Amino acid sequence: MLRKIFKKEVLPLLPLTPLLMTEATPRLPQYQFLYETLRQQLHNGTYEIGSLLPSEKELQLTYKLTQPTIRQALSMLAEEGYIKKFQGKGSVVLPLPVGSGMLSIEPHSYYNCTQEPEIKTTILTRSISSVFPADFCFQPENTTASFYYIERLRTVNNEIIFYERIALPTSELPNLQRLTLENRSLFDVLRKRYNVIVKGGDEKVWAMTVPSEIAHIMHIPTGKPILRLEKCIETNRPHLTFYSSLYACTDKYLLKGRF
Amino acid sequence: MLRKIFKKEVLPLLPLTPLLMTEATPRLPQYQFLYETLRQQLHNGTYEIGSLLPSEKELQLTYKLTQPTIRQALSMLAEEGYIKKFQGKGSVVLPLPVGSGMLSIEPHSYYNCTQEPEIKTTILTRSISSVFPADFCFQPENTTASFYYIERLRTVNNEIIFYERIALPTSELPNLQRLTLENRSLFDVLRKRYNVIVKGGDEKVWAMTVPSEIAHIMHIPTGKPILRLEKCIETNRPHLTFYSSLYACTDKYLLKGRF
DNA sequence: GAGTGGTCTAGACCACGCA
DNA sequence: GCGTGGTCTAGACCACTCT
Repeated sequence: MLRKIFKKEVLPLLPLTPLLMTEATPRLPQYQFLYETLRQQLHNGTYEIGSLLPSEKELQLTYKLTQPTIRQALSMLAEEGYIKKFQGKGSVVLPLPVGSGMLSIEPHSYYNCTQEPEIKTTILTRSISSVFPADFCFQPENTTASFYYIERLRTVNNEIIFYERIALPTSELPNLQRLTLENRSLFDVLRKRYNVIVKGGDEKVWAMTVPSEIAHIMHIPTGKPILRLEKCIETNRPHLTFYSSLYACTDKYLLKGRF
Repeated sequence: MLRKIFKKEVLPLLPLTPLLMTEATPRLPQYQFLYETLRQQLHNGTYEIGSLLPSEKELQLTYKLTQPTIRQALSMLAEEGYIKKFQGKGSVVLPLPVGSGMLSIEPHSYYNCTQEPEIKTTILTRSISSVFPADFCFQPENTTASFYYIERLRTVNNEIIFYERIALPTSELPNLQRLTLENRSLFDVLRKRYNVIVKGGDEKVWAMTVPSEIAHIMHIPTGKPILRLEKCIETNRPHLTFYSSLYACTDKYLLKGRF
């Protein structure tokens, strides 16, 4: 009966992040907590771009965690392009990946990128439906479930760049309907309000001539080439997978990502 | 002086993979060896699609490795879409990700995919140059180095789908010039001959109207929408990063990937 | 309840970059 | 030679699925 005397005493680390602790919020793993903490610091500009993050050793001492736990958090940051690790040197802080979550945008190189682009989001429709959109590339296994269905436009410097439709299962996200989504990253909302983090997913992409309905919605001339991007997005919750179908006008801004 | 008596005796695991053991081939980590082994088995059809991989416990016993090591190998397989892990259940074997390395193709859903597409690769040009192609999106930091430069066409069922240009630093890949690359995945060559594995990278993508030179090379009508995909690909060797610039005709086959 | 994957500790050795 | 990240062991507890 002499097990685990140490852990609960030494580590009141967890509840630091401001969370909406609703029913059945899963316990946040330490590596994820550290990830969130560092991520926030990186967004705050706590570390200068090009400088070194505190070493794994320092982080171990600061947060009273062991190397593998630290490493897991740092790996996540490295995967997402926040830092780049160099053996024998340290973790270099990279410029913030701009844009919205998994997907970011960048002006074509021949546009002089004088300043940060201003990104706005407008919600066109929001509803709850038990019929999953038939034209989505990825289809859920459980077709009887009900879904939040969101249709939105994103503008960059007041030009329409994205038309996106998203479907999220209602079962795992109580009260999502009540939250404000205008001008907010959906991923931020999921992370901050529900502790849901995106783990990865599948995507399909192709080029096509813009269909006339879409040209009308996005205010672009018919006949233009446009990018179509379909995603199936998996999260840290086994039953929470959601779907996105995107049209992107890539005349001025291209899509950027890591793999 | 009683350290590490056990390790070298118990584990003659490493040199099983058929390797070109040239000068300075780095030692293959155990997790990577296990990854290669399982990956090969998955390609061989050793495990049925939908069935469960041996549990982590079994793998520990079979390969005499500990859980974190096993987990790292399985995570890599999961990331690449070979398996999907389920807590409390096991790792389900998924259908092989078709195609060429990081990027695979799939017929549009309205084409009935009766059989496996036949993929062929034709090398158009191969050279060594110290001038890096100026129109690549990503540019190397060290511009004085020399590069292998490969230009290739890929066909699916005898239709030209990809026109790709690749630049690889010569310094880390001795004798690459001598190897056959026709109808082989470049990633396979790198993995099998040099122990180089792709760790990840950055990519940029946009839709455009096919330029006339490209239309000519790919034998497609001018004016068609086409996909442009640029990549900067990082490997397990810190100084080995290579670059790809791809035009993809996505009329019949779309691009598929994981993130 | 048995078995599976998910998280974590404590400590070791190795390979690399830099002064 | 020192500090950094990279690999690995040995063993623990937890959360989940299945029966």
